[in-house]
Amino acid sequence: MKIQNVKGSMDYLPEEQIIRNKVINTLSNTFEEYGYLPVETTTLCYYDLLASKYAGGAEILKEVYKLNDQGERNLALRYDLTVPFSKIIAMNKGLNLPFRRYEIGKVFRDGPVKVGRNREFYQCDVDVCGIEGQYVEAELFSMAFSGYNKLGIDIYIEWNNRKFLSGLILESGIEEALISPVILSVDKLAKIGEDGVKKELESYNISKNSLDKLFSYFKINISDLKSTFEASNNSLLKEGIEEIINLDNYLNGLGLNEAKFTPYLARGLEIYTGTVWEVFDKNQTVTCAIGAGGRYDRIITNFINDGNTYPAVGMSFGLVPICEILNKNNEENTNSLYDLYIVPMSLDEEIEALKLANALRNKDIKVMIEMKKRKIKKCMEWANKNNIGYVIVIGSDEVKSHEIEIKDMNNYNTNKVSIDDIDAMIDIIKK
RNA sequence: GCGGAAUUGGUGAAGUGGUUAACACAUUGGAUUGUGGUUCCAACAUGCGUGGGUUCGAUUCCCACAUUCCGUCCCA
Repeated sequence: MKIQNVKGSMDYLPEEQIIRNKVINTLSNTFEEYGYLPVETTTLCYYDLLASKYAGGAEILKEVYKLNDQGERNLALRYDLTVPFSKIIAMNKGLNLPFRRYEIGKVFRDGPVKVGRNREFYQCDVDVCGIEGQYVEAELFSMAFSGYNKLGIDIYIEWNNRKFLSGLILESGIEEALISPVILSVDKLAKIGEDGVKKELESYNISKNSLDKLFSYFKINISDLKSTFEASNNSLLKEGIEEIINLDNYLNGLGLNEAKFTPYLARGLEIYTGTVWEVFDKNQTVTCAIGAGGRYDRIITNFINDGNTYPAVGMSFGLVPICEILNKNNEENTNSLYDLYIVPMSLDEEIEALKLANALRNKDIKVMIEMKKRKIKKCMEWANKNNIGYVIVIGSDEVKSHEIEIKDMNNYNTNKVSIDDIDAMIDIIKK
């Protein structure tokens, strides 16, 4: 048996995992500042539950991992965090709406594998169920800027409205049945250009006039929306325009200038019903979207199907691209994993070293103790290799004199401190 | 999923139908017995993704499979 990972899955070793944890912590803190609470839902689900009325469509079902337990139950691994979100709302009638939750967890999809795209991966979702309108969406935009900025990533957001986009397509004279393929093509506009999109749409027999009209609409400004479509009786379009103007007012009021209205942005097919947005790295360290979100008023409603409506909106932070950016930005980052390294000279100092280490650990110093009895020279080399800032060697002399030396590994300085004076040590190490 | 390319130690890699599979970095030990990054020495793939086939002989040629990368579909 060869030892290897399953296709599309991978392990993260400490160097990487430390960054991932940092990202997860920073984002969790941000979410909680905005009133979203943590949940953890099951990865194992009944297959029927995952396959039920979810608007994710039949497409996704091809990618679901199915399995059976010993009781012959038909089970599956969750493929996103939205179905579990719907599930807990349906199962916990006592939950007060609006319900704001975030969940960072693994999901599974038996789909194509690429660099940033595995079969077992983390999603990092923040959603609220039970609030209509653009006020909460504006707050989510604020949260996105705040979260990414805390990670040291400068972002801009592209946003649009799905009612508006569908309305535009109809308004251009394209028939309703073609809305889906047109949206899919148009979503690639930034990638393949206007000519590329037109080429893709050739096979649908859409008149040149309609296409030209559609593309001219894509250049419109928010301030011209109302007047341009004044005469139209396209209710979808009108609703979309209302929502766009609404959100734009909030965004202007908040001074979020890096949120750009992008009339051709679509984001997938089945899920979204209103505002949609994508987050990008301003420095283009990675060019794909590093986060995205949107309003989906029908998924939970259809899923629960109890006659009530469950409007929902939320966004997803892309753990993989975020970590990629942080990795690239921190390439020559020499941060050490440990603040201090204590080397006991012999068996007689082992307990002393451990006591000292524990005292410092209680003050949040990360301490590593030499436990392999390596020679001092090797210990120093190891400390240098691992960028450990400070080293304390404890031998019989130190124990006898009750005084230790803290070696500063960045220069050749040493500081003498009483072995009991934890605070003095912390001053030196933390400075 | 489909199309193409790749796979040699911990890592980056060179190489060949035939006896010891270069080199570099990393790692470990030593020169240096209680103290520093340098230098020097030594060790480190009975093995070239896995399984078959051709051959006197395969890491090398052929086939299948696995994995990875690049396109494409879709998405996170």
